[in-house]
Amino acid sequence: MAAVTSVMRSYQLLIGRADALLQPFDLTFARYEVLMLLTFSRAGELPAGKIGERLQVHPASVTNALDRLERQTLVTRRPNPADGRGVLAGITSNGRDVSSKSTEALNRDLFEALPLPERDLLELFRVLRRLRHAFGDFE
Amino acid sequence: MAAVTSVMRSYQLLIGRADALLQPFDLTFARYEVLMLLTFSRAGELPAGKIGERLQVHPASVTNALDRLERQTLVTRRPNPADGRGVLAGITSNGRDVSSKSTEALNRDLFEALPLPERDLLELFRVLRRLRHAFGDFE
DNA sequence: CATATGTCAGTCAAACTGACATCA
DNA sequence: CTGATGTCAGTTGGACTGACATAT
Repeated sequence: MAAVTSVMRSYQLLIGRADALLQPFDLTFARYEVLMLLTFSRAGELPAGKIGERLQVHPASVTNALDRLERQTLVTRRPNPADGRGVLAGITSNGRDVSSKSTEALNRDLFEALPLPERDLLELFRVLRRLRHAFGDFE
Repeated sequence: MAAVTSVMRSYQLLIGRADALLQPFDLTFARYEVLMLLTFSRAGELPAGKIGERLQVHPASVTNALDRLERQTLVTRRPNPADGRGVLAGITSNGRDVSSKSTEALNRDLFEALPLPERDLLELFRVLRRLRHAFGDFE
């Protein structure tokens, strides 16, 4: 139970710091994740459904995130030529720019600012990966 | 970065499961935490401010949580005799009952259902404790 | 006096539900 | 036809801000 509680509290600390660092870019961590997904996709485009699947969020939440990102001119939407029902979300050059700069901020002031030895970070990742497997993540 | 992302995702999985298990009791994990704090306090009572401090939540969030818990007859409020400005939140017998039953559900279907060796859980707790220290938790 | 406590009204971003149009 | 996709309107719970009454 202490382990579970620790995850809860750690999340709050991390998300708080991350959102604070992303605020200058008018991003939340939720929208940042969408942006990163597009950044690292092949053509800089993904079907909306794929985004929800990867991030494990509700379709309506994807619509909402894309609405905001589109208004910020970080992302564009177009019909999926391969499936008339679907929508392709694509990152814009402005989106790539913001993605790169915000990632830099997170790297500098969060990820690499964690005063934990590499060994601990690896161990943390390893244990949490097992936990996520147990909950059917990675499927 | 993978470690941070892992914490985020793990949190979502854990909070999702916890909230689902608490739903029959008309509780969320946030309100469950308040109830647990009162359950384990000396006289079953705590000043509202202390609750916010321990759980690291905003005073207005404490007010909101207590409003709900009071409506559910799990908690009562009374003026703090030791400080006329303050409020003492106290757990009711109904509150103790719900606290005990919901804890049983969480223990059975979440905490003890984690298929992780004791060693991993301890390691997880240890690393996250260091992380929380780095963020000024425990102060 | 300044400071601390809790409440209130209102805002905000996120996540959801259910209904729906569209298309495979 | 059924089933999948994404959007929309509306709801919910939590966390916040700023103003405020009250008491230290």
